[in-house]
Amino acid sequence: MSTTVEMKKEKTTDEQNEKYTALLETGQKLFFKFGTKRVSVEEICQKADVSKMTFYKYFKDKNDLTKIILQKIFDEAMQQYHKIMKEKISFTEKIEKIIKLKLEKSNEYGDVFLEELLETNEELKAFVQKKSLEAYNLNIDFFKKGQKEGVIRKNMKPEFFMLLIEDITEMLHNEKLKTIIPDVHERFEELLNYFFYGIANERS
Amino acid sequence: MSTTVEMKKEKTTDEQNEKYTALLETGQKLFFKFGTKRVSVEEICQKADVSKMTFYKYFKDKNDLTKIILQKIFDEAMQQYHKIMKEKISFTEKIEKIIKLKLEKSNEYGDVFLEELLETNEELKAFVQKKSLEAYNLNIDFFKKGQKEGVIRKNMKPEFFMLLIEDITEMLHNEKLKTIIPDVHERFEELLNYFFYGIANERS
DNA sequence: GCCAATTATACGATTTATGTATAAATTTAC
DNA sequence: GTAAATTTATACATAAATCGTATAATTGGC
Repeated sequence: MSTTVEMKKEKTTDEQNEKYTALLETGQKLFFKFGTKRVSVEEICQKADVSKMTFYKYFKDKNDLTKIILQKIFDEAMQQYHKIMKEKISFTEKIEKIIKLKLEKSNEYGDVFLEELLETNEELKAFVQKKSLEAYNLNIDFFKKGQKEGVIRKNMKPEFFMLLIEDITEMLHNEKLKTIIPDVHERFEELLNYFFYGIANERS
Repeated sequence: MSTTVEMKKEKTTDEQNEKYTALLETGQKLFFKFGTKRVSVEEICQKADVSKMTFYKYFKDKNDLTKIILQKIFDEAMQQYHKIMKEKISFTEKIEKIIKLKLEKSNEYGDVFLEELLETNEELKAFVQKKSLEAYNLNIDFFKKGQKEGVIRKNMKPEFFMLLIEDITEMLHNEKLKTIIPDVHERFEELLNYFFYGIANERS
């Protein structure tokens, strides 16, 4: 029997290391702003106030750092997603929150990061696609649950639903709409209203 | 006598050339987004759908393009400035418009462009500083005119006035203020009101 | 076909980025 | 304080990107 319990104190993982997190954070900041291609390891080190040697101690190379950042992003998003799903609110409110989450994220990351990622590295490309698929399937499940609960009409295709969510997300940043409804929140409410009920007058 | 009038049709200057403007525009777009350092001549050419050779036909090098873009920016701003000054509106309205102009510009350009410019090339640095000084002096003149017209109090220093305008510009993007007054326009009105009249109650 | 403008390609030269080795400096624990 | 561990500074060989130009091929208008 293995009663020889190893009572080592919690291994000081990289995550708790000051230099490590500095590199991760400045790396993320720069990548979001400029994309990975345009940022060098040395620049990250300089701005993180960490020497290049320590960088290569914690990360195999720039690619490795990128992957870790990506993983972190996806993990956080997933966590927030599941948190919303567990909340005791109506399905409609969940959709609202999830779209809001999506919007937050897409603002936070800037487009540059994910865009450029797909046209550079094959490994990362695969990684992102895998994760995107996971998210996609999650949303499909969500959609089906909505149908089961009777909030979404049965004759609607999941793919169409997904497309609509994408569209709403983009519409919020549409320049023409911005001039029509300048305030972000109001714009969002209008779009959401349209998304749920279309243009028809209130149903009796 | 020189009645041999040369009736050449208006020389097709570079400005009217399709390729030239394509390079200028995509160059500007990329520079604003990433700064000059992070953008290569080849990238500009690719995205402008122009060959590298044609680039070097119109521009000596990347620096040359940058200078031309900068010149264009300053010229446009100056033009708009003088246009406002000529308008038959009150001095107060002029200040309002000029601050608005300043804000528009600083949004348009993104910070990256001008920032990185100052830490790379000496020639461009000098250029920007020269132009900035011109703009500064223009604003000082404007300020003095305001004092003469009795809109700005006499005991105020021009440097302080300039600093305040800078501050207002920055405040508009202040994150905390954004949560207090989310709407841009409303935020602007509040700041402008504060700028002109302080926090005091209406004067009788 | 001719002309002008543009492009594709290739190239050497230069600059920048990468990843590692080494020794010095700093921090941490004892 | 001192020893050990961590981090840094520096230098370096290598690889990759960028630059600016030369040349020949291509395009589009007349």
